[in-house]
Amino acid sequence: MPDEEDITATPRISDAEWTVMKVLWERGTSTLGEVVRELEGRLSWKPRTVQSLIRRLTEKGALAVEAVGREFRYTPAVDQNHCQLEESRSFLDRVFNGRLTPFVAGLMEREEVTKDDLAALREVLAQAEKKFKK
Amino acid sequence: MPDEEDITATPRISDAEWTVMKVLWERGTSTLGEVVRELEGRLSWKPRTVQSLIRRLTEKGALAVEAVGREFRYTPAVDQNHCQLEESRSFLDRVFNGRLTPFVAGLMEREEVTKDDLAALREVLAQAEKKFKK
DNA sequence: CCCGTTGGATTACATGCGTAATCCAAGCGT
DNA sequence: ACGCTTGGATTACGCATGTAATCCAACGGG
Repeated sequence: MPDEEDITATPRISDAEWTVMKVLWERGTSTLGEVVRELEGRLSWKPRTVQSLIRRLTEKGALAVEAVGREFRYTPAVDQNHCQLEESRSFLDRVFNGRLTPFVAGLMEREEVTKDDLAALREVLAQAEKKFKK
Repeated sequence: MPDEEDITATPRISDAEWTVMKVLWERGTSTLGEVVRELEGRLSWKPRTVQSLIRRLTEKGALAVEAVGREFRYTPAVDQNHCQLEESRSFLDRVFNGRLTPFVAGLMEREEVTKDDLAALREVLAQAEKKFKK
């Protein structure tokens, strides 16, 4: 069958859509109303706006829909880590020619990193180095 | 004087525009032709495309123009580090709720980081920690 | 001196995105 | 039974973006 979808590719998720996806990834699955209520206060999006974003995400295949009564429940159909990794790569390429170190160094110079961050980073760094040893 | 430009704000730079800005930041200043020749081979942009991007960057104030003979020389009018920092913040907010560590950890898990990266990271980490001590 | 090339100015044009409004139907509360 | 609320489907609409094409003027080579 020609023209098959590439399973490994994740759809492009826009800024506003990320906001919605993060809610869905956190909650696992939700109705429109649940997402709306989760976001209100933080944002001043009208319910129709949230619905538009959810619809677009569904069209791109980022959300799966399941009818429950006369509503729908929306569930992430793409893996959060995978999407994050794709965004990370494209961001690093675009802004830092793919180099991680200047990015981190830049943040540190500007004091954008807390002491806790440093400790956590030291930890993941140690983990990664262990993997290299093996 | 009302409605003055905010010196500290950097204009929003799109994906394609980043490609152009990186050339200009590297070269310091260039004519259209120089940018076009720098990019050809890497990309298959037509000269008019590059010109459009340069024009938009000029309009947003990211490039300064100086007439030289009948041509123009374009020079970055915004600081690269500053732009990178803004992009970094907005990326981290959007994708990782502003948290640096999950971002780095994610890349490491996927083996996206080389041994050299690890060494360099260890170095910037040490620098940052020294700053906290002081 | 004429032509091809180069670059500025103007215009194009489909998509994507942010941000909804409208219209409509089904439940819910009273 | 009737209106209010909610949610789906459809439509809107301006701005940004990617990617140029057109038109025109000056320069540089032969």
